[in-house]
Amino acid sequence: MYQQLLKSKGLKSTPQRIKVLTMIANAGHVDINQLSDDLKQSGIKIPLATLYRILGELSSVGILHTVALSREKTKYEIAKGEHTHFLCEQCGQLEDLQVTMSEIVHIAQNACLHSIHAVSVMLHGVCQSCGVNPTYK
Amino acid sequence: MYQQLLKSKGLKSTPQRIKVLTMIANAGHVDINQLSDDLKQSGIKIPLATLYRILGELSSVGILHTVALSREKTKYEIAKGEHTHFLCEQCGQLEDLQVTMSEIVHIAQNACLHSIHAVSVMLHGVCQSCGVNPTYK
DNA sequence: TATCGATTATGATATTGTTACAAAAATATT
DNA sequence: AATATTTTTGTAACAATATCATAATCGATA
Repeated sequence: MYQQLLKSKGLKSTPQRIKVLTMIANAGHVDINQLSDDLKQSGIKIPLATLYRILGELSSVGILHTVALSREKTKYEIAKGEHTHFLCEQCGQLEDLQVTMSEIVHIAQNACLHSIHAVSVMLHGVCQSCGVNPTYK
Repeated sequence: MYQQLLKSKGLKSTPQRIKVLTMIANAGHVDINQLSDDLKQSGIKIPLATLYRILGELSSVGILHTVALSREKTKYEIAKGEHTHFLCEQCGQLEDLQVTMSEIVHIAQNACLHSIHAVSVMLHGVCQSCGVNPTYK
């Protein structure tokens, strides 16, 4: 449960935090507005100011992971093992792909003398469902 | 010159656009505020509203490339060949690395059925100068 | 399980970031 | 040089995020 996780990071377990985590886990990737809407839909009203703080806290202790995007608002996901993201240029959906990146790090490590701690890979393209059934805008 | 480039994208060549492009080319990577400051420093005052529009336009026609970051504001660079970015966790500096990514695409293409158009890779770590001369905050 | 200090949530407000719009200016074409 | 079109500008609207005092909640302790 999330209570353990929060505690292990020195954060108290509050219903708001738990609900936020559960919501994000369900949704996969959400921005703060979708999250707020989802919560409302479930009859839970957490003020935006609180959401901002919660998301900030959970991110800074590493429970959440943020995905910064150019067009859309940054999305939040439960921090899990390293993986790459696929962003569909048409429908905007963000999807996880299980691609190992150790090779990338290895290659990159040969191209510089900095010490590399993490990689994030974002793929852009058209997802299968948009390709088959294009959303002509 | 940038005039040609702008024209080829159907955009008129204006002093503001040229100056913005020149500034970004000098700086490598800048966010809108640094850019605005740099311009002021050079005695050029372009209102923020105009900068926002210019950056948007130049990005959407592909002359500029945006790098969305979690903590800092998104940075702009002159669009060049595909390369990866290294972000230093200590000093926040963004650096280009010449690492080919065709292999990554290839690997990823096996992990999904979506059609992939582009990749962006962001490496996180501690740059050499911070490693040698750490900025203990 | 009742108490209490410390943490967190809330709501209102302030601050900051971004966009929209009408008018003036500049551009490139003839 | 004249003109239609695009662009810039400044202001004002709008949206996103942060701050703050207060109230509520948590969880450790007795």
